[in-house]
Amino acid sequence: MTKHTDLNLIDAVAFAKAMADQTRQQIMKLCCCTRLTVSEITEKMAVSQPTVSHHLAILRDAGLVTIEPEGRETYYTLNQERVTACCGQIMLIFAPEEKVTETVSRALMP
Amino acid sequence: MTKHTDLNLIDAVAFAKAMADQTRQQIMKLCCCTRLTVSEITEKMAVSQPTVSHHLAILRDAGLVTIEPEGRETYYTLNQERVTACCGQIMLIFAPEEKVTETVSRALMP
DNA sequence: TTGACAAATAGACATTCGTCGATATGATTA
DNA sequence: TAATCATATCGACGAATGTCTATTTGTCAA
Repeated sequence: MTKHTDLNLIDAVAFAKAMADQTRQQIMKLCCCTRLTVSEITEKMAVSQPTVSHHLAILRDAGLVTIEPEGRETYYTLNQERVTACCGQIMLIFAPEEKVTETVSRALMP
Repeated sequence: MTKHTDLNLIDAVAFAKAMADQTRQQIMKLCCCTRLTVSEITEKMAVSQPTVSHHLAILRDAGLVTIEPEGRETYYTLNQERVTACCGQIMLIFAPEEKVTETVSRALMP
């Protein structure tokens, strides 16, 4: 048996880990279709500013947010394209027999 | 501000938590398009049988596997439809502006 | 240049999580 | 019935995770 690491799985695991927290999903929802600073996000949440920064770093490492520093503020935006790419890959791996997966793969393939 | 819990997020968090482990994703991949017993899964993995049972219970609680007891064996199968439903919901919540999300929502809506 | 503000980092702490070996439960077979 | 096999559960342990306060870093304004 070939003993190689499954890169597809690794990506899917990293994506799932990044999304596996309610606070992070709240942050993702907040900056979904808009640009927000860390302060603005913190205002709308029930956790401290360092905690928000911590979660944003995790989302950044997973490629799930884009970052735009502007002066002393930093704007974060959810990377929707990345979300669809990861979900599409998960569907390809774990739901290859579903019709909708076929649809998605056709829509995502360039 | 309305202080209600977001049920969509809760489902999405539960799904992500269930998928946020490499061992579990390996198990999911193994029983993706086939029925496997706990023993058969354990043989193909590098962890102990109790660990496999533990992960199968987590996947079961998330609705990601179906269970068929037969005599003293138990067959597990990945629930591909559940995977697409969860991925579709995540795309609706976190990628509402992507074209592919529109496609998926149309394909998944009954 | 000094003071104020925004964000990131460090360190501490409690909780959750993944894993194991040992054991219990339940079903088949001799 | 007794022995065996398949699976689940228990209890323990170390590692990872989420949160906080305190502090640092970097930027703007008085």
